[in-house]
Amino acid sequence: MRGLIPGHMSQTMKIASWNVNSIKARLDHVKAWLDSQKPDILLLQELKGLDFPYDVFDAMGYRCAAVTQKAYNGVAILSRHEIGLIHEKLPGMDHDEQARYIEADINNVRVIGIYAPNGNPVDSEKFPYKLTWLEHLKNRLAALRADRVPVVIGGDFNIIPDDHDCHDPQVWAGDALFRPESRRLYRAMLNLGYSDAFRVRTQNGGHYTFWDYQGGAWPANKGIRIDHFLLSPCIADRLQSCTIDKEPRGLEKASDHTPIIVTIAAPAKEG
DNA sequence: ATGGCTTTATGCTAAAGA
Repeated sequence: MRGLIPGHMSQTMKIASWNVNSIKARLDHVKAWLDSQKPDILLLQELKGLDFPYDVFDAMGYRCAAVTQKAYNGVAILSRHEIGLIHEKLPGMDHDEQARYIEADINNVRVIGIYAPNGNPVDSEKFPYKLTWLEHLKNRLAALRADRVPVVIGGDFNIIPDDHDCHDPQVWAGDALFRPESRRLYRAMLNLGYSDAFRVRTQNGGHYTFWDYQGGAWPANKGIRIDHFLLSPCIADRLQSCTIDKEPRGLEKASDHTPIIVTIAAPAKEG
């Protein structure tokens, strides 16, 4: 056999996602986490401001693409590989002013980072906005499937997929994150052929990515699983692991979310 | 629970989050 293709192409890709609840407030946590985990790609959500510290991450060897707005929302991609930006708005919602979507080609994989709308309270305009946004996301994922694009989509979906993905379904009944309409759209995305990477590797419940600041939710482990990675079939075949790193949630001045990490094996050699 | 924290914005309070 000829020599391996040089560089990262021949190696596992480690991709993480983290809702940091303000990149400004969490910059030291993110830097320390990058130093210890050394992901190839990190998707960030809830940047919560116009400014993005491109120079800080550049000095650490990460290229950056960020979609920001004043005070709210905001998503970014950090990558050790070149980032080929494809979209900064969710297709079909091009006039939406909220910074919730970023799509790029990285290392021959289509990488999408999302911060889906919360949707509460459900009797406000925020809930139909959430469902409309998710409907457009489903349409985008359907189009990428039709084109057989290898996709890794990660981020804060703001959806609790199943009863055992929260500490107490009765507490969350009626919440926008748990409403049947939201969960139905999540299932519809899976039914396009995408895999919930964490669920593929871990079938039992009680694994969470978010714990509320209030009410002692973290020490009581009253959490919910709302940050996800979905993988298109060819990528799912290469899935090596999907884990939740709870450690950052226990730090002082922590985000209320903690990172989720997937590792994807190199594509099979041809010939 | 009628949100008990946390963050942003230019602030002495509101809005949003999940």
